Amino acid sequence: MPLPSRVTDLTSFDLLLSVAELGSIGRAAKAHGISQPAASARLRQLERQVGVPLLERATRGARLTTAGELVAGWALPAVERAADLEAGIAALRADRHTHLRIAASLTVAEYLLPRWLIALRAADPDTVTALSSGNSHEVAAQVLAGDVDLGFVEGPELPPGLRASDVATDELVLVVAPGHRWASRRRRPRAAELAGTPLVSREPGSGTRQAWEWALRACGETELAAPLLEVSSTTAIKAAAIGGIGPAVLSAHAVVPELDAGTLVRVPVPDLDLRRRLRAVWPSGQTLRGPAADLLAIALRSRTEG
Amino acid sequence: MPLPSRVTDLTSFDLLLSVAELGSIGRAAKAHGISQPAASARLRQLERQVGVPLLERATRGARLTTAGELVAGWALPAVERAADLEAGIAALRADRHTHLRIAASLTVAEYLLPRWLIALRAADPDTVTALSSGNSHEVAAQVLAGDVDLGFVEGPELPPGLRASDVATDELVLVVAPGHRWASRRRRPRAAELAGTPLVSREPGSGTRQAWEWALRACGETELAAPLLEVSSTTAIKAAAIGGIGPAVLSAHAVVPELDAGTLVRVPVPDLDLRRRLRAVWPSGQTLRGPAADLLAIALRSRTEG
DNA sequence: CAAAGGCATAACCGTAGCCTATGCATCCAT
DNA sequence: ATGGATGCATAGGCTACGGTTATGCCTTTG
Repeated sequence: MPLPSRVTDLTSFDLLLSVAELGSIGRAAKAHGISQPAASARLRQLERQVGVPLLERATRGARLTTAGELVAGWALPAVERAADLEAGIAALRADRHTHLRIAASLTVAEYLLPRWLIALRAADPDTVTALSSGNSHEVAAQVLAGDVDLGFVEGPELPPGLRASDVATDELVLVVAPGHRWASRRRRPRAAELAGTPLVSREPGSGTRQAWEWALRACGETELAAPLLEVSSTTAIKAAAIGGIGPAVLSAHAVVPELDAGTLVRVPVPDLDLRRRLRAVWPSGQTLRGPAADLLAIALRSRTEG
Repeated sequence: MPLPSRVTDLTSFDLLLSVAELGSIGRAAKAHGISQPAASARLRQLERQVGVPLLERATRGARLTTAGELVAGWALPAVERAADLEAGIAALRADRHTHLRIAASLTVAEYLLPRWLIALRAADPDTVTALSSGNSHEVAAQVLAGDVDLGFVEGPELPPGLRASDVATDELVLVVAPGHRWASRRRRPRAAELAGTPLVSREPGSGTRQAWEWALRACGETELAAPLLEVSSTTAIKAAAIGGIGPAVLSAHAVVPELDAGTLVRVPVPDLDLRRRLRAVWPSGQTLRGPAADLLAIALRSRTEG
């Protein structure tokens, strides 16, 4: 289901947010590096598309109307997530002139790292960060080899030679579409049924899938059903689960919006321990310095909030 | 700080997500209503901008690379929030041919309603919803007058003639920039100090501001300091607080991303009860039917998740 | 071995969005 | 009062981006 074109271009909404913050169209235009007429035209067109006045133009500036408040409130999360996306891409892109090299497992890279990088840029504006992603073993190997300054891994194992510090907790959750039988309290599955039910799943080798299978084995289930559908990306798994293809297992971080909206329902599985520690790792010999130390501090600081 | 242009246009990222879901560039193109060459060109350009291959083109379709996975993972939340924005705008825009009329206080309209509307559209695709926003008194009046079918209010008061049902809990939180003295555990303020400290605040009459002042008065504080800065929008308050202008009070929903990132720090205020019930209201005479009943069911369903 | 499915390239075209220049209204200071 | 400053709107002209159709090449499949 593609996004309607009305909201694919966030520029006008970003501009609206700047007007809210700065109090005038002209100042917002300057902040965005465009001319005042261009900003004025964009905002006018935005109002036409929304069908409701968003700004009160006074002679001394412009303020948001009530509708403008609402639109700005809805636009802000979209812009913030786009900023996360930008931070991630910047870290993928960075190749040369890099001051900080990090490696992260998929869960950390996807859900935690972008905002840490934004916070890092606020602290050290000139630091360029390069990110490589892989499974926890690969990350640990890169740290040990000195290819990266700091790594983030999931899971309990840790090769010798590394120091570690907990930065977050991840939890796998079993989710189904609202109509599924497991969605009702009465029909919650136990470990044996889970092991015997085909799920929508990632490829073998994916950290999430491994963790799920380990948790079932730790529970005494050795016969695991083959996946119902193997797809390449978290995105596709969510789409399949929402579409009612079948149950899926995903990181709790991945499904927060769907649980909020009720498009997916979480199925508690008290039999299984699905929690995982997410940890920062670095060579045990050395003390972290510079941007690496700052990033670790940021990660630890955000930990205290959760 | 405007968004870099690389991520202002979500079209290409949305297309990437469709490729992840559908397995081929051509099918993704069709889903978006554009030609296959157009999609191919967009994705190629996206790869150029990111600087890393995102897709493995096979003769039988296309799959995401590891980097593509990451980008898709970062892009999905942005696209989802844009979908929320779209749902909100659609509800603001709807004027004629409307089947369901609702009114909501700002907090509900901003943070909860868009996803409910998306879920409602999944349930009743043909329903057109019109939203009006106001403070809780206005919402209640509109429901009583029959101007809307369903309302959402915050706060404890409820005029006679309305039935109500809890759909969520809101909580105000006091936040400061990480460097502020209150950020450290040792220096947390008590009610008296809070009452005497100027805050970054919304105009008088805003529900958030009223609730904060009531909570302080309930605590025996009658002398409240004048605001440090009065700004018109939540956006501007967040920007001011992050910039270190001063402490601010906001809905917990509003600052989740900032707390996650560590750009704002929550200051616990055990003295004050800052929780508020968010409730759906409708005329006590009648039983809800049709889309209004569906929307209430969706709101109640999402309540069980939090 | 033919056919089909899927991606890339080429050539053409329409329009959306930007800029500069200018006008008009309002507020403020002298 | 009045001139200056501030801020938004309008007009005209230009560029460039993104779309379409047509076509070619490669690989898998029956």
